[in-house]
Amino acid sequence: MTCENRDEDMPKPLQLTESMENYLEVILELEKVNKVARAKDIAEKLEIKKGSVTGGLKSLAEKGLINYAPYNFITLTDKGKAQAEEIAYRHRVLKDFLLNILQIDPDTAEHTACRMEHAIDGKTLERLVCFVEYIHRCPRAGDDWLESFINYCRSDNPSRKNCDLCVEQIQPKYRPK
Amino acid sequence: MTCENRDEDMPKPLQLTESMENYLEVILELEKVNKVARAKDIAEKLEIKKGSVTGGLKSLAEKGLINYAPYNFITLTDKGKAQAEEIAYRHRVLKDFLLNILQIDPDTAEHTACRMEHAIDGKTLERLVCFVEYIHRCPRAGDDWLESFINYCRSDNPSRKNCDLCVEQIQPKYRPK
DNA sequence: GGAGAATGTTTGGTATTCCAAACATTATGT
DNA sequence: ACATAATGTTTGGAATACCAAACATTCTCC
Repeated sequence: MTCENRDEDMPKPLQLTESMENYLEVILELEKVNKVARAKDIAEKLEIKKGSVTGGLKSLAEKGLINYAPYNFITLTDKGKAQAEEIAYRHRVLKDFLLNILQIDPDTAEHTACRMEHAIDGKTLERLVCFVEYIHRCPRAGDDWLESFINYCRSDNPSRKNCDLCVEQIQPKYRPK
Repeated sequence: MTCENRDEDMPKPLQLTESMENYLEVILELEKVNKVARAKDIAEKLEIKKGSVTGGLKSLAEKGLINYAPYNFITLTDKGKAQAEEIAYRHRVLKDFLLNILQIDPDTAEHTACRMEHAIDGKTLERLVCFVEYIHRCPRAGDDWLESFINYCRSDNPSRKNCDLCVEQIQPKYRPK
């Protein structure tokens, strides 16, 4: 064996396209509800035609991400499930941030999370998780601070007139009971 | 004229692909530095081959976004410039959030902003702008609060032991001078 | 069991986006 | 001015990702 074969059995980094990530995500969802996924439901969820799904499934099967045989049910392999869970996690984190921190409406939050989940990297995601946690835990932030944020957003000419009251409320909050 | 022509002269919503948005963005950058953009520099910035650029430029010219004639310099039309500025704005907002709020390293922040800028919608972007502004302005947040966030991130077992000190510092900060 | 409905696949086609490499034009330096 | 370097374009080809519509299989219910 020569050095030409050196990276033959390397498990290549598995850089999935946005499309493939979306397939995995809905297959995971469908598996949770129905045990198995069906082409028709995948097509519906992805809002594409059923004819297109077959091609996508073949591609996923080639990558070892799903168990697929024509006319059979579709299930994720362990590898595919790990990937799908990863994507679903990114989705949850982003949606949580959009919904509960930025307080975007549920529909927009869902759709935006769906698009951003393919663009965010691991480092940024974990920092975002940490940031959301920090906001909820830090006595200087928290739910009332988030409520004030929305008032701040609504006011055309943002004033600080509520700051007095707001800052005074921090001390009692920090000494619970 | 029948109703069949009803949307003939509608200025269609101009939904640009990620690729087209990237072209516009670098053309704007190059224009700022060199007055005009050149295919070679576009290729370099986008990390694609120069042969691919010609196709992209033709597509942008067809959409009325750039002034383009073979072997000539490239400039943005007013329409193209407006679009490019819009994209550059999304980029700046996202990078600012990643860099100064989440405190991601500059390289990752740049690359992630580059990918996320195509996924974020206008509503979410404006809310993010507002959020960043709120953090900087609210006496309960601010730069020292962001510093504490990074300490919070670093601690393996996040404790609240710094909260006392931190909360006490809010009052003086709120009464400047 | 078999007809018809539901579901899945195949085929041929389109659009986008890129590459390599051959070719064309323009710019530069002596 | 003109050879050569630098830059830009064209061509043919590949990969992805989708559609429409014809075709195949499976399921359901009488």
